[in-house]
Amino acid sequence: MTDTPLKLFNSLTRQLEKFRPVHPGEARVYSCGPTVYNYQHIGNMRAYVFVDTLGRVLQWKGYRLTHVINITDVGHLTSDADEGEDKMERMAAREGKSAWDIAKFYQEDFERDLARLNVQPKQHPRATEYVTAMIAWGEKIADKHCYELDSGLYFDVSTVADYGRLARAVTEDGEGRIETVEGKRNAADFAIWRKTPPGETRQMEWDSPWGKGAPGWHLECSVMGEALLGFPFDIHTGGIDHREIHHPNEIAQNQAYCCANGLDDARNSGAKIWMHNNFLVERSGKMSKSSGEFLRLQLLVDKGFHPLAYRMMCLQAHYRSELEFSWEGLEAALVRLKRMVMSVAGSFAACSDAAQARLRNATRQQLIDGLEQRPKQALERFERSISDDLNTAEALVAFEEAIGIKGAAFVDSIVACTMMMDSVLGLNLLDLTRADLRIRPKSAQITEAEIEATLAERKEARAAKDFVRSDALRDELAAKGVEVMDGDPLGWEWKLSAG
RNA sequence: GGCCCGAUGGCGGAGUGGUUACGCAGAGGACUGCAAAUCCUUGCACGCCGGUUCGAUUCCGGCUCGGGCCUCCA
Repeated sequence: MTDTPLKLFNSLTRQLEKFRPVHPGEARVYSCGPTVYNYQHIGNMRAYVFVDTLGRVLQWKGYRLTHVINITDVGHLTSDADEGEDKMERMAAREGKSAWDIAKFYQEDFERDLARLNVQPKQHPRATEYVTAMIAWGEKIADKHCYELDSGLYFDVSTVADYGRLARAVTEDGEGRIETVEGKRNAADFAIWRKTPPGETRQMEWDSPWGKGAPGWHLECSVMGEALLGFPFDIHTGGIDHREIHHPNEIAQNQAYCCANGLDDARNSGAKIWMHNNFLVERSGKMSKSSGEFLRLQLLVDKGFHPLAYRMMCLQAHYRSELEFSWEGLEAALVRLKRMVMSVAGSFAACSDAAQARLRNATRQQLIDGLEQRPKQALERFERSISDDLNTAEALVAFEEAIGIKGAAFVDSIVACTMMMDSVLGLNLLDLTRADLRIRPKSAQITEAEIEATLAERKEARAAKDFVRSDALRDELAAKGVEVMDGDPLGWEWKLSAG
Protein backbone atom coordinates (compact mmCIF):
# COMPACT_ATOMS: atom_id res chain seq x y z
CA MET A 1 0.00 0.00 0.00
CA THR A 2 2.71 2.47 0.81
CA ASP A 3 4.79 1.21 -2.06
CA THR A 4 3.36 3.53 -4.69
CA PRO A 5 6.53 4.89 -6.27
CA LEU A 6 7.22 8.50 -5.40
CA LYS A 7 7.43 10.63 -8.49
CA LEU A 8 8.91 14.10 -8.39
CA PHE A 9 9.28 16.79 -11.01
CA ASN A 10 12.93 17.38 -11.79
CA SER A 11 13.64 20.85 -13.11
CA LEU A 12 16.80 19.56 -14.77
CA THR A 13 14.90 17.23 -17.07
CA ARG A 14 11.56 19.02 -16.78
CA GLN A 15 9.98 15.66 -16.22
CA LEU A 16 8.48 13.54 -13.51
CA GLU A 17 11.03 11.07 -12.24
CA LYS A 18 10.84 8.17 -9.88
CA PHE A 19 12.69 8.97 -6.71
CA ARG A 20 15.67 6.67 -6.30
CA PRO A 21 17.80 7.47 -3.29
CA VAL A 22 21.54 7.84 -3.69
CA HIS A 23 22.02 6.04 -0.40
CA PRO A 24 19.63 3.15 0.18
CA GLY A 25 17.00 3.97 2.74
CA GLU A 26 18.09 7.58 3.03
CA ALA A 27 16.96 10.87 1.61
CA ARG A 28 19.23 13.89 1.72
CA VAL A 29 17.68 17.23 0.91
CA TYR A 30 19.13 20.70 0.67
CA SER A 31 16.78 23.66 0.57
CA CYS A 32 17.93 27.15 -0.24
CA GLY A 33 17.13 29.18 2.83
CA PRO A 34 16.60 32.82 3.58
CA THR A 35 18.97 35.72 3.63
CA VAL A 36 18.48 36.96 7.16
CA TYR A 37 18.69 40.68 6.56
CA ASN A 38 15.00 41.23 7.14
CA TYR A 39 11.78 39.47 8.11
CA GLN A 40 10.50 36.73 5.86
CA HIS A 41 7.24 37.36 4.07
CA ILE A 42 4.58 34.72 3.62
CA GLY A 43 5.69 34.17 0.04
CA ASN A 44 9.09 33.16 1.35
CA MET A 45 7.41 30.85 3.80
CA ARG A 46 5.56 29.01 1.05
CA ALA A 47 8.90 27.56 0.04
CA TYR A 48 9.44 26.09 3.48
CA VAL A 49 5.93 24.70 3.75
CA PHE A 50 6.70 23.00 0.44
CA VAL A 51 10.05 21.55 1.48
CA ASP A 52 8.67 20.48 4.82
CA THR A 53 5.89 18.61 3.07
CA LEU A 54 8.47 17.07 0.76
CA GLY A 55 10.49 15.95 3.77
CA ARG A 56 7.41 14.51 5.43
CA VAL A 57 6.50 12.60 2.29
CA LEU A 58 10.00 11.15 2.09
CA GLN A 59 9.73 10.05 5.69
CA TRP A 60 6.31 8.59 5.00
CA LYS A 61 7.93 6.58 2.23
CA GLY A 62 10.28 5.19 4.80
CA TYR A 63 13.44 7.13 4.07
CA ARG A 64 15.62 8.41 6.85
CA LEU A 65 15.68 12.13 6.18
CA THR A 66 18.57 14.52 6.45
CA HIS A 67 17.31 17.96 5.64
CA VAL A 68 19.24 21.20 5.49
CA ILE A 69 17.90 24.72 5.17
CA ASN A 70 20.80 27.09 5.06
CA ILE A 71 20.93 30.54 6.54
CA THR A 72 22.53 33.15 4.33
CA ASP A 73 24.13 35.64 6.67
CA VAL A 74 26.78 36.97 4.34
CA GLY A 75 27.47 37.46 0.70
CA HIS A 76 24.06 38.17 -0.72
CA LEU A 77 24.32 41.38 -2.66
CA THR A 78 21.57 43.82 -3.38
CA SER A 79 22.01 42.95 -7.02
CA ASP A 80 23.50 40.19 -9.09
CA ALA A 81 25.66 42.67 -10.92
CA ASP A 82 28.55 41.71 -8.66
CA GLU A 83 28.78 45.24 -7.50
CA GLY A 84 26.67 46.73 -4.84
CA GLU A 85 26.20 46.38 -1.16
CA ASP A 86 25.90 43.27 0.90
CA LYS A 87 22.32 43.03 2.11
CA MET A 88 23.43 42.29 5.63
CA GLU A 89 25.66 45.31 5.90
CA ARG A 90 23.13 47.63 4.38
CA MET A 91 20.46 46.63 6.88
CA ALA A 92 22.97 46.83 9.70
CA ALA A 93 23.78 50.38 8.75
CA ARG A 94 20.12 51.22 8.53
CA GLU A 95 19.30 49.81 11.94
CA GLY A 96 22.47 50.89 13.65
CA LYS A 97 23.39 47.37 14.66
CA SER A 98 26.16 45.02 13.69
CA ALA A 99 25.64 42.71 10.76
CA TRP A 100 26.01 39.81 13.18
CA ASP A 101 23.20 41.09 15.38
CA ILE A 102 21.00 41.56 12.37
CA ALA A 103 21.62 38.01 11.27
CA LYS A 104 20.89 36.59 14.70
CA PHE A 105 17.69 38.58 15.10
CA TYR A 106 16.18 37.68 11.75
CA GLN A 107 17.29 34.07 11.89
CA GLU A 108 15.46 33.68 15.17
CA ASP A 109 12.38 35.32 13.73
CA PHE A 110 12.55 33.01 10.74
CA GLU A 111 12.83 29.94 12.94
CA ARG A 112 9.88 31.11 15.00
CA ASP A 113 7.80 31.32 11.84
CA LEU A 114 8.90 27.84 10.79
CA ALA A 115 7.77 26.46 14.13
CA ARG A 116 4.44 28.22 13.87
CA LEU A 117 3.89 26.62 10.51
CA ASN A 118 4.64 23.23 12.02
CA VAL A 119 7.77 22.81 9.93
CA GLN A 120 9.80 19.96 11.34
CA PRO A 121 13.22 20.85 12.71
CA LYS A 122 15.98 20.92 10.12
CA GLN A 123 19.66 21.70 10.14
CA HIS A 124 20.29 25.43 9.70
CA PRO A 125 23.93 25.97 8.87
CA ARG A 126 25.05 29.58 8.60
CA ALA A 127 27.20 30.73 5.72
CA THR A 128 29.61 32.54 8.00
CA GLU A 129 30.45 29.23 9.65
CA TYR A 130 31.67 27.86 6.34
CA VAL A 131 33.87 30.65 5.06
CA THR A 132 37.04 28.62 5.57
CA ALA A 133 35.53 25.78 3.60
CA MET A 134 34.45 28.20 0.90
CA ILE A 135 37.97 29.51 0.56
CA ALA A 136 39.30 25.97 0.32
CA TRP A 137 36.73 25.24 -2.36
CA GLY A 138 37.76 28.35 -4.26
CA GLU A 139 41.41 27.33 -4.14
CA LYS A 140 40.53 23.93 -5.50
CA ILE A 141 38.73 25.23 -8.58
CA ALA A 142 40.58 28.53 -9.09
CA ASP A 143 43.20 27.27 -11.54
CA LYS A 144 40.94 25.63 -14.04
CA HIS A 145 37.74 27.59 -13.71
CA CYS A 146 38.39 31.05 -12.31
CA TYR A 147 40.16 34.28 -13.05
CA GLU A 148 40.95 37.23 -10.89
CA LEU A 149 39.93 40.83 -11.40
CA ASP A 150 40.44 43.84 -9.18
CA SER A 151 37.00 43.30 -7.69
CA GLY A 152 37.36 39.62 -6.97
CA LEU A 153 37.70 36.06 -8.14
CA TYR A 154 35.30 35.15 -10.92
CA PHE A 155 34.00 31.87 -12.21
CA ASP A 156 34.32 31.38 -15.96
CA VAL A 157 31.10 29.68 -16.97
CA SER A 158 32.56 28.57 -20.28
CA THR A 159 34.80 26.12 -18.45
CA VAL A 160 32.01 23.75 -17.56
CA ALA A 161 29.79 21.65 -19.77
CA ASP A 162 26.26 22.78 -20.50
CA TYR A 163 26.23 25.84 -18.30
CA GLY A 164 22.70 27.01 -17.70
CA ARG A 165 20.99 23.80 -18.73
CA LEU A 166 18.79 24.03 -15.68
CA ALA A 167 17.53 27.43 -16.74
CA ARG A 168 17.14 26.33 -20.34
CA ALA A 169 18.78 29.60 -21.18
CA VAL A 170 20.80 30.46 -24.23
CA THR A 171 23.87 32.03 -22.73
CA GLU A 172 25.63 33.09 -25.93
CA ASP A 173 23.02 35.71 -26.59
CA GLY A 174 23.68 37.31 -23.25
CA GLU A 175 21.11 39.90 -24.13
CA GLY A 176 20.39 40.28 -20.45
CA ARG A 177 20.44 43.59 -18.73
CA ILE A 178 23.08 42.65 -16.23
CA GLU A 179 25.58 45.39 -15.98
CA THR A 180 28.81 43.67 -16.71
CA VAL A 181 31.80 44.06 -14.51
CA GLU A 182 34.79 45.34 -16.42
CA GLY A 183 36.94 42.45 -17.51
CA LYS A 184 34.43 39.66 -17.19
CA ARG A 185 34.89 37.03 -19.85
CA ASN A 186 31.26 36.03 -20.10
CA ALA A 187 28.20 37.96 -19.10
CA ALA A 188 27.10 35.09 -16.89
CA ASP A 189 30.39 34.83 -14.98
CA PHE A 190 29.88 35.36 -11.28
CA ALA A 191 31.93 36.11 -8.21
CA ILE A 192 33.43 33.35 -6.10
CA TRP A 193 35.14 35.90 -3.88
CA ARG A 194 34.47 39.59 -3.60
CA LYS A 195 37.41 41.65 -2.52
CA THR A 196 36.90 44.49 -0.11
CA PRO A 197 37.68 47.65 -2.11
CA PRO A 198 41.01 49.20 -1.16
CA GLY A 199 40.77 51.55 1.77
CA GLU A 200 37.44 50.15 2.95
CA THR A 201 36.61 47.90 5.84
CA ARG A 202 33.62 45.65 6.01
CA GLN A 203 32.00 44.25 9.12
CA MET A 204 32.05 40.84 7.59
CA GLU A 205 35.31 40.10 5.86
CA TRP A 206 37.93 37.41 5.86
CA ASP A 207 41.47 36.92 4.60
CA SER A 208 41.84 34.80 1.52
CA PRO A 209 44.38 34.03 -1.19
CA TRP A 210 42.59 36.70 -3.25
CA GLY A 211 42.77 39.31 -0.58
CA LYS A 212 40.51 40.46 2.20
CA GLY A 213 36.84 40.14 1.33
CA ALA A 214 33.73 38.00 1.46
CA PRO A 215 32.51 34.95 -0.41
CA GLY A 216 30.12 35.19 -3.33
CA TRP A 217 26.57 34.24 -2.63
CA HIS A 218 26.39 31.18 -4.89
CA LEU A 219 29.38 29.53 -3.29
CA GLU A 220 27.86 28.98 0.12
CA CYS A 221 25.16 26.63 -1.04
CA SER A 222 27.61 24.50 -2.96
CA VAL A 223 29.92 24.29 0.02
CA MET A 224 27.34 23.64 2.69
CA GLY A 225 25.47 21.15 0.56
CA GLU A 226 28.64 19.18 -0.07
CA ALA A 227 29.83 19.45 3.52
CA LEU A 228 26.60 18.30 5.12
CA LEU A 229 25.12 15.96 2.55
CA GLY A 230 27.98 14.87 0.27
CA PHE A 231 27.86 14.84 -3.53
CA PRO A 232 25.72 13.80 -5.04
CA PHE A 233 22.80 14.18 -2.69
CA ASP A 234 19.20 13.49 -3.55
CA ILE A 235 17.21 16.67 -3.82
CA HIS A 236 18.00 20.36 -3.99
CA THR A 237 15.08 22.75 -3.65
CA GLY A 238 14.50 26.45 -3.98
CA GLY A 239 12.12 29.06 -5.25
CA ILE A 240 11.50 29.12 -8.96
CA ASP A 241 13.47 32.33 -9.27
CA HIS A 242 16.61 30.40 -8.40
CA ARG A 243 16.21 28.20 -11.41
CA GLU A 244 17.62 30.88 -13.65
CA ILE A 245 20.76 32.14 -11.96
CA HIS A 246 21.55 30.93 -8.49
CA HIS A 247 21.14 27.25 -9.17
CA PRO A 248 22.85 27.19 -12.56
CA ASN A 249 25.80 28.89 -10.89
CA GLU A 250 25.73 26.44 -8.05
CA ILE A 251 25.68 23.60 -10.52
CA ALA A 252 28.63 25.07 -12.39
CA GLN A 253 30.63 25.24 -9.17
CA ASN A 254 29.65 21.71 -8.29
CA GLN A 255 30.78 20.45 -11.66
CA ALA A 256 34.11 22.19 -11.29
CA TYR A 257 34.54 20.83 -7.79
CA CYS A 258 33.61 17.29 -8.74
CA CYS A 259 36.04 17.45 -11.63
CA ALA A 260 38.82 18.62 -9.35
CA ASN A 261 38.10 15.78 -6.97
CA GLY A 262 37.79 13.14 -9.62
CA LEU A 263 34.19 12.57 -8.70
CA ASP A 264 31.72 11.39 -11.25
CA ASP A 265 31.89 13.28 -14.50
CA ALA A 266 32.05 16.88 -15.50
CA ARG A 267 28.29 17.11 -15.61
CA ASN A 268 27.76 16.18 -12.02
CA SER A 269 25.29 18.71 -10.74
CA GLY A 270 25.72 17.98 -7.07
CA ALA A 271 22.13 16.89 -6.65
CA LYS A 272 20.12 14.32 -8.56
CA ILE A 273 16.86 16.19 -8.50
CA TRP A 274 16.32 19.94 -8.50
CA MET A 275 12.88 21.05 -7.41
CA HIS A 276 11.40 24.53 -7.53
CA ASN A 277 8.30 25.90 -5.90
CA ASN A 278 6.27 28.57 -7.60
CA PHE A 279 5.44 31.93 -6.12
CA LEU A 280 2.70 33.14 -3.89
CA VAL A 281 1.34 36.13 -5.74
CA GLU A 282 -0.85 38.97 -4.76
CA ARG A 283 -3.03 40.87 -7.14
CA SER A 284 -1.26 44.11 -6.37
CA GLY A 285 1.92 42.55 -7.71
CA LYS A 286 4.51 40.13 -6.55
CA MET A 287 5.70 39.93 -3.02
CA SER A 288 8.59 42.28 -2.87
CA LYS A 289 10.69 43.21 0.07
CA SER A 290 12.13 46.20 -1.67
CA SER A 291 8.67 47.74 -1.80
CA GLY A 292 8.86 48.21 1.94
CA GLU A 293 5.52 46.87 3.11
CA PHE A 294 5.22 43.14 2.90
CA LEU A 295 3.06 40.41 4.34
CA ARG A 296 4.54 38.64 7.30
CA LEU A 297 3.15 35.64 9.11
CA GLN A 298 2.85 37.84 12.18
CA LEU A 299 0.49 40.14 10.31
CA LEU A 300 -1.82 37.22 9.60
CA VAL A 301 -1.77 36.34 13.27
CA ASP A 302 -2.43 39.94 14.22
CA LYS A 303 -5.52 39.84 12.06
CA GLY A 304 -6.76 36.76 13.85
CA PHE A 305 -5.61 33.99 11.53
CA HIS A 306 -3.90 30.94 12.89
CA PRO A 307 -0.56 30.31 11.11
CA LEU A 308 -1.70 26.83 10.12
CA ALA A 309 -4.51 28.40 8.13
CA TYR A 310 -1.72 29.67 5.93
CA ARG A 311 -0.21 26.21 5.73
CA MET A 312 -3.63 24.94 4.72
CA MET A 313 -3.80 27.60 2.05
CA CYS A 314 -0.48 26.42 0.65
CA LEU A 315 -1.48 22.77 0.70
CA GLN A 316 -4.65 23.48 -1.26
CA ALA A 317 -2.56 24.34 -4.29
CA HIS A 318 0.15 22.43 -6.08
CA TYR A 319 3.63 23.64 -5.23
CA ARG A 320 4.45 24.19 -8.90
CA SER A 321 1.45 26.45 -9.47
CA GLU A 322 1.31 30.07 -8.65
CA LEU A 323 -0.93 30.65 -5.71
CA GLU A 324 -3.06 33.75 -5.39
CA PHE A 325 -3.08 35.29 -1.96
CA SER A 326 -6.11 37.09 -0.64
CA TRP A 327 -7.63 37.56 2.77
CA GLU A 328 -10.79 35.87 1.52
CA GLY A 329 -8.71 32.89 0.48
CA LEU A 330 -7.05 32.76 3.85
CA GLU A 331 -10.44 32.92 5.53
CA ALA A 332 -11.59 29.99 3.39
CA ALA A 333 -8.53 28.01 4.42
CA LEU A 334 -9.16 28.82 8.07
CA VAL A 335 -12.76 27.65 7.87
CA ARG A 336 -11.68 24.46 6.17
CA LEU A 337 -9.04 23.84 8.81
CA LYS A 338 -11.52 24.53 11.57
CA ARG A 339 -14.00 22.02 10.19
CA MET A 340 -11.30 19.39 9.91
CA VAL A 341 -10.23 20.08 13.47
CA MET A 342 -13.80 19.65 14.68
CA SER A 343 -14.32 16.49 12.72
CA VAL A 344 -11.11 14.98 14.07
CA ALA A 345 -11.97 16.06 17.60
CA GLY A 346 -15.26 14.22 17.27
CA SER A 347 -13.54 11.03 16.18
CA PHE A 348 -11.03 11.16 19.00
CA ALA A 349 -13.82 11.77 21.49
CA ALA A 350 -15.59 8.68 20.20
CA CYS A 351 -12.44 6.57 20.27
CA SER A 352 -11.76 4.81 23.57
CA ASP A 353 -8.62 5.64 25.49
CA ALA A 354 -7.49 2.07 25.17
CA ALA A 355 -7.94 2.16 21.40
CA GLN A 356 -6.13 5.46 21.14
CA ALA A 357 -3.22 4.13 23.14
CA ARG A 358 -3.07 1.04 21.01
CA LEU A 359 -3.09 3.10 17.83
CA ARG A 360 -0.44 5.45 19.09
CA ASN A 361 1.89 2.56 19.76
CA ALA A 362 1.14 0.72 16.55
CA THR A 363 3.53 0.51 13.63
CA ARG A 364 2.33 1.95 10.40
CA GLN A 365 1.75 -1.45 8.93
CA GLN A 366 -0.39 -2.34 11.91
CA LEU A 367 -2.36 0.86 11.47
CA ILE A 368 -2.95 0.07 7.83
CA ASP A 369 -3.84 -3.55 8.46
CA GLY A 370 -6.43 -2.49 11.01
CA LEU A 371 -8.31 -0.19 8.64
CA GLU A 372 -11.87 -0.76 7.52
CA GLN A 373 -12.41 -0.92 3.79
CA ARG A 374 -13.57 2.65 3.16
CA PRO A 375 -10.88 4.39 5.20
CA LYS A 376 -8.38 2.13 3.50
CA GLN A 377 -9.58 3.32 0.12
CA ALA A 378 -9.22 6.90 1.26
CA LEU A 379 -5.69 6.19 2.42
CA GLU A 380 -4.89 4.63 -0.92
CA ARG A 381 -6.10 7.74 -2.67
CA PHE A 382 -4.08 9.84 -0.27
CA GLU A 383 -1.02 7.74 -0.99
CA ARG A 384 -1.50 8.03 -4.73
CA SER A 385 -1.90 11.79 -4.49
CA ILE A 386 1.20 12.58 -2.49
CA SER A 387 3.22 10.14 -4.57
CA ASP A 388 2.24 12.04 -7.69
CA ASP A 389 4.67 14.93 -7.30
CA LEU A 390 3.15 15.97 -4.01
CA ASN A 391 -0.42 16.60 -5.03
CA THR A 392 -1.38 17.92 -1.63
CA ALA A 393 -4.60 19.44 -2.95
CA GLU A 394 -5.97 16.04 -3.72
CA ALA A 395 -4.42 14.49 -0.63
CA LEU A 396 -6.45 16.92 1.43
CA VAL A 397 -9.61 15.72 -0.24
CA ALA A 398 -8.68 12.13 0.57
CA PHE A 399 -8.02 13.18 4.13
CA GLU A 400 -11.45 14.80 4.40
CA GLU A 401 -12.97 11.76 2.77
CA ALA A 402 -11.44 9.58 5.49
CA ILE A 403 -12.45 11.70 8.44
CA GLY A 404 -15.92 12.30 7.03
CA ILE A 405 -16.97 8.66 7.10
CA LYS A 406 -19.88 8.18 9.45
CA GLY A 407 -20.49 5.27 11.76
CA ALA A 408 -19.18 3.97 15.06
CA ALA A 409 -17.47 1.08 13.31
CA PHE A 410 -15.14 3.49 11.57
CA VAL A 411 -13.96 5.53 14.53
CA ASP A 412 -10.74 3.63 15.14
CA SER A 413 -9.95 3.66 11.45
CA ILE A 414 -10.50 7.37 11.23
CA VAL A 415 -8.22 8.03 14.15
CA ALA A 416 -5.57 5.82 12.56
CA CYS A 417 -5.96 7.63 9.22
CA THR A 418 -5.68 10.97 10.94
CA MET A 419 -2.44 9.95 12.59
CA MET A 420 -0.94 8.81 9.32
CA MET A 421 -2.21 11.53 7.02
CA ASP A 422 -1.47 14.34 9.39
CA SER A 423 2.10 13.18 9.74
CA VAL A 424 2.43 13.92 6.04
CA LEU A 425 0.48 17.14 5.67
CA GLY A 426 1.61 18.63 8.97
CA LEU A 427 -1.59 20.41 9.90
CA ASN A 428 -1.10 19.30 13.49
CA LEU A 429 -4.59 17.89 13.64
CA LEU A 430 -3.78 15.61 16.56
CA ASP A 431 -3.07 18.50 18.88
CA LEU A 432 -4.85 21.48 17.42
CA THR A 433 -8.10 22.36 19.15
CA ARG A 434 -10.76 24.65 17.97
CA ALA A 435 -9.90 26.99 20.80
CA ASP A 436 -6.37 27.26 19.41
CA LEU A 437 -7.85 28.61 16.22
CA ARG A 438 -9.57 31.38 18.09
CA ILE A 439 -6.91 34.01 17.83
CA ARG A 440 -7.59 37.43 19.14
CA PRO A 441 -7.15 40.02 16.41
CA LYS A 442 -4.84 42.79 17.45
CA SER A 443 -7.45 45.34 16.50
CA ALA A 444 -10.04 43.91 18.89
CA GLN A 445 -10.96 46.46 21.52
CA ILE A 446 -13.22 44.41 23.72
CA THR A 447 -11.70 42.24 26.46
CA GLU A 448 -12.66 38.69 27.19
CA ALA A 449 -13.95 39.70 30.60
CA GLU A 450 -16.30 42.19 28.98
CA ILE A 451 -17.48 39.58 26.56
CA GLU A 452 -18.13 37.08 29.31
CA ALA A 453 -19.99 39.68 31.38
CA THR A 454 -22.27 40.66 28.53
CA LEU A 455 -22.78 37.03 27.69
CA ALA A 456 -23.80 36.24 31.27
CA GLU A 457 -26.27 39.08 31.16
CA ARG A 458 -27.68 37.80 27.93
CA LYS A 459 -28.01 34.33 29.37
CA GLU A 460 -30.17 35.70 32.15
CA ALA A 461 -32.32 37.57 29.70
CA ARG A 462 -32.80 34.44 27.65
CA ALA A 463 -33.69 32.41 30.72
CA ALA A 464 -36.34 35.01 31.48
CA LYS A 465 -37.41 34.83 27.83
CA ASP A 466 -36.64 38.51 27.48
CA PHE A 467 -35.61 38.14 23.86
CA VAL A 468 -35.72 41.83 23.11
CA ARG A 469 -32.99 42.42 25.65
CA SER A 470 -31.13 39.28 24.68
CA ASP A 471 -31.03 40.31 21.03
CA ALA A 472 -29.97 43.83 21.92
CA LEU A 473 -27.01 42.46 23.84
CA ARG A 474 -26.12 40.24 20.92
CA ASP A 475 -26.22 43.22 18.58
CA GLU A 476 -24.08 45.13 21.00
CA LEU A 477 -21.43 42.43 20.88
CA ALA A 478 -21.69 42.11 17.13
CA ALA A 479 -20.98 45.79 16.80
CA LYS A 480 -17.72 45.13 18.62
CA GLY A 481 -16.76 42.29 16.35
CA VAL A 482 -17.97 39.49 18.58
CA GLU A 483 -20.13 36.80 17.12
CA VAL A 484 -22.34 34.94 19.55
CA MET A 485 -22.93 31.22 19.03
CA ASP A 486 -25.41 29.56 21.34
CA GLY A 487 -25.53 25.94 20.35
CA ASP A 488 -21.98 25.37 19.26
CA PRO A 489 -21.14 21.66 19.34
CA LEU A 490 -17.79 22.26 20.95
CA GLY A 491 -18.95 24.82 23.44
CA TRP A 492 -17.62 27.89 21.73
CA GLU A 493 -19.95 30.62 22.88
CA TRP A 494 -18.43 33.43 20.91
CA LYS A 495 -15.71 34.36 18.50
CA LEU A 496 -14.02 37.50 17.37
CA SER A 497 -14.26 37.86 13.63
CA ALA A 498 -10.91 37.80 11.90
CA GLY A 499 -9.67 40.72 9.89
C1' G B 1 14.47 42.49 -27.15
C1' G B 2 15.44 37.16 -25.18
C1' C B 3 13.53 32.85 -22.42
C1' C B 4 9.32 30.62 -20.07
C1' C B 5 4.56 29.81 -18.01
C1' G B 6 -0.71 30.20 -17.46
C1' A B 7 -6.04 30.97 -19.04
C1' U B 8 -11.25 26.00 -15.17
C1' G B 9 -18.01 27.95 -12.01
C1' G B 10 -18.65 34.38 -7.47
C1' C B 11 -13.35 33.55 -5.25
C1' G B 12 -9.34 29.98 -4.61
C1' G B 13 -7.81 25.63 -6.84
C1' A B 14 -7.16 20.02 -8.56
C1' G B 15 -7.84 16.83 -12.52
C1' U B 16 -9.32 14.18 -16.93
C1' G B 17 -10.03 12.23 -24.21
C1' G B 18 -16.39 9.99 -23.04
C1' U B 19 -18.60 9.43 -15.39
C1' U B 20 -18.24 14.15 -9.15
C1' A B 21 -12.57 17.35 -7.90
C1' C B 22 -12.45 19.83 -3.59
C1' G B 23 -12.61 24.19 -0.25
C1' C B 24 -14.90 28.93 0.73
C1' A B 25 -18.99 31.84 -0.58
C1' G B 26 -24.38 31.20 -2.36
C1' A B 27 -29.14 28.40 -2.12
C1' G B 28 -32.48 24.74 0.45
C1' G B 29 -33.21 21.66 4.84
C1' A B 30 -32.28 20.11 10.17
C1' C B 31 -31.28 22.54 14.81
C1' U B 32 -32.57 27.47 17.29
C1' G B 33 -37.29 31.88 20.62
C1' C B 34 -34.79 34.22 16.23
C1' A B 35 -29.93 34.03 14.61
C1' A B 36 -25.00 32.27 14.64
C1' A B 37 -22.10 27.94 14.95
C1' U B 38 -22.72 22.81 13.45
C1' C B 39 -24.67 18.89 10.32
C1' C B 40 -27.21 17.27 5.60
C1' U B 41 -28.45 18.43 0.49
C1' U B 42 -27.48 21.40 -3.67
C1' G B 43 -27.06 25.02 -8.39
C1' C B 44 -22.86 27.08 -11.06
C1' A B 45 -16.99 25.86 -15.23
C1' C B 46 -13.48 24.46 -18.32
C1' G B 47 -10.58 32.19 -22.87
C1' C B 48 -11.39 32.48 -28.65
C1' C B 49 -10.80 30.10 -33.66
C1' G B 50 -9.43 25.96 -36.32
C1' G B 51 -7.49 20.72 -36.54
C1' U B 52 -7.14 15.43 -34.95
C1' U B 53 -11.12 12.09 -33.03
C1' C B 54 -17.07 8.43 -33.01
C1' G B 55 -16.29 12.07 -29.03
C1' A B 56 -11.99 17.38 -26.30
C1' U B 57 -12.13 21.40 -20.93
C1' U B 58 -8.33 17.45 -21.56
C1' C B 59 -4.08 16.35 -27.62
C1' C B 60 -2.06 19.75 -31.94
C1' G B 61 -1.80 24.73 -34.36
C1' G B 62 -3.06 29.83 -34.37
C1' C B 63 -5.17 34.05 -31.78
C1' U B 64 -6.39 37.08 -27.58
C1' C B 65 -5.49 38.13 -22.66
C1' G B 66 -2.68 37.65 -18.21
C1' G B 67 1.79 36.52 -15.56
C1' G B 68 6.95 35.34 -14.51
C1' C B 69 12.29 35.60 -15.28
C1' C B 70 16.46 38.11 -17.80
C1' U B 71 17.39 43.88 -11.62
C1' C B 72 16.73 41.90 -5.27
C1' C B 73 13.25 38.11 -4.10
C1' A B 74 11.06 31.69 -2.03
